[in-house]
Amino acid sequence: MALACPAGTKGPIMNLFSDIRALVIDSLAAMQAEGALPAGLDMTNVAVEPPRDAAHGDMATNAAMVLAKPAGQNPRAIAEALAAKLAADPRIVTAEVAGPGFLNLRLTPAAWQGVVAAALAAGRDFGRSAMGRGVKVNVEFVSANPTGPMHVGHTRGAVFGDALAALLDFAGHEVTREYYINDAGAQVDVLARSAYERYREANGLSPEIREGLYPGDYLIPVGEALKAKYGTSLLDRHEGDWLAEVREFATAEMMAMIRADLALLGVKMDVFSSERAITASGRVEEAIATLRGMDLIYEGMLEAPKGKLPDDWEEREQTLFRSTAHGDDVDRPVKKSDGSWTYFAPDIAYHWDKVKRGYDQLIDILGADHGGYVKRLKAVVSALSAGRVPLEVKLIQMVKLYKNGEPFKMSKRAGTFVTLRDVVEQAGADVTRFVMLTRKNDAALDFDFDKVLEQSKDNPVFYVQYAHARVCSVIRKAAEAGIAADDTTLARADFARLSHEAELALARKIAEWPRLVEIAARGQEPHRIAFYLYELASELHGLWNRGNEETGLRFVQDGNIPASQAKIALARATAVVISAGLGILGVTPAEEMR
RNA sequence: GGCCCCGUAGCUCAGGGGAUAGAGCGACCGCCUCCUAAGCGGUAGGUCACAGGUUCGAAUCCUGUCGGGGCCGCCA
Repeated sequence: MALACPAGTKGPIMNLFSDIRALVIDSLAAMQAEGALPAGLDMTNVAVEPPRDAAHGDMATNAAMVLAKPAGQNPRAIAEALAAKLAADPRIVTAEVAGPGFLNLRLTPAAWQGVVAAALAAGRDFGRSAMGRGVKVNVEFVSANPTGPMHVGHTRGAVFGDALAALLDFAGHEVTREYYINDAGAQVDVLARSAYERYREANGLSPEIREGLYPGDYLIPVGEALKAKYGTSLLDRHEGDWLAEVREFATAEMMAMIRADLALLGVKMDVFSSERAITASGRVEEAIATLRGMDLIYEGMLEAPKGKLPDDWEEREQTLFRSTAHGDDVDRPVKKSDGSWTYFAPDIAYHWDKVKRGYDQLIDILGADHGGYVKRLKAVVSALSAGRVPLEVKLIQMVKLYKNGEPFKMSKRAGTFVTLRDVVEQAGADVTRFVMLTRKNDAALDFDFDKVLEQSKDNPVFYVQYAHARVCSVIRKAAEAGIAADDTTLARADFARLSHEAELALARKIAEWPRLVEIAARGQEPHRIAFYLYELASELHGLWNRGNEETGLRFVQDGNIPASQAKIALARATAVVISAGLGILGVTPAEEMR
């Protein structure tokens, strides 16, 4: 008696691990109904996972150990009873109790062959999850100041944010990618003054790049563009006459440059929000007034920070946000001594704006140097959403550059400013993205120019792309041998022929993909995708090489079309998962390596 | 002084309550008349910084210590 529809399976996009977990939970519920287990047990910690050691089986559950104490029973006794129930399922071959109460399961080859079929049927959608269905998430990232080109640090944030957004999308969330343009602070006035000097230069005058101005060459074309637009009409005028116009012009030029940089990396934003637009519309005052209405804004004194005191510290009364009411360590000023807003004030308005746009979750991706800023941002969102919207801040740790094995200091002044464009033009977007995503966001990243530029086997991206290219090569060979190997044909292959242990091992790895997507999305950890792809590629390379010795394991079987198609289907399913995974990382799957 | 991140093999790093802790690089030994050797198999290499605590069970959670990095009103 076959199960009409095994629990947890939704159409072709299956997750065998959650299916078997559902079976375990059902079996435990049956035991409760029979009185073998007490009612009302908390099952949330019951897990079904691949065991660390493959010798233990295909899957393992900790159910008996988790439930032993609340049920007041011996874990091994629970495991024995559960094993008897599970063994009745047609997908389960053996269920053995081991160690302190683990239950090790072995599944039928048909179960694993079914995964290959499901992967081919779903294509690149295999592994898509409904986990985030109905959840609107805003991912704000990059948000580099519009005062110059993006550098390597921005690059890591851009790549991480883009991949995280893609991952959440794959896990079913409704995702918005957003860039916050800091086009209202003092830094854009500095930009305007710097551009003005380049404008003077374009008009044949010698520029005065004073201390504190931006000296970069990238402003020279901006100066020329200003000359083209304004001729000599802005020369010898007071700053007040040209500042606003030049600021707007230069900011727009910088944003065009940043958009071009992002395009180079393959990053596309859905929304650009302007700090100036928010400020000009009076929303800062509105936000502060709202907080004041909640008694979260007050006039008061801050204690001097302990330890190293700023030279010009003086205690004085100022306008403060009571962020301590929402988890911060101290209250935070929203006004400077001259009465103008601090940087924080427009950020309050901006985050309120995001809350009002109806997101269920906000994610900010910031550089690690903004670590001291996290608690106050969370406090703002907590206060202005009445605790409804969680804000997650992902801090991106430093990128440490190495060249010739030596640490490489970046300095605008010394002209050793390494831009995103430098990196991408030399290493390529694929390598840059993969390397930067093969590390979790909260660990510092060593970026070794030699290794990245070398494009050698040290680069895991090539290893993964090579696996994909090998599959493409097999399919080309099959076509030459007159074997139909299009996806439609492969989807109807005789999967029961995939009976060799080495082939089933690859199918098991493919089966982990939907589970891994959910784990990575839940933890907001795109690096897990990169590591998984590496492991999956390794399985494929291993199987490939076994084909050298055991010709029966080669994908193309001379004179045996059904066998070839089954084996090619396995290879193709692997490639489909690699392609989907690389798609999340924003890396191109290679058709061939040249 | 306070806050955040990190400390796992010689090096670079995964794993973040579960069984005998993993991978790459480097070292050593093997594998191309055979679908791309940019690949594969194997050997060697560990006090999971340290000390307490919680737990049936801790590299993983909690507290503290040490070491490295980042940050701490009037920059953004």
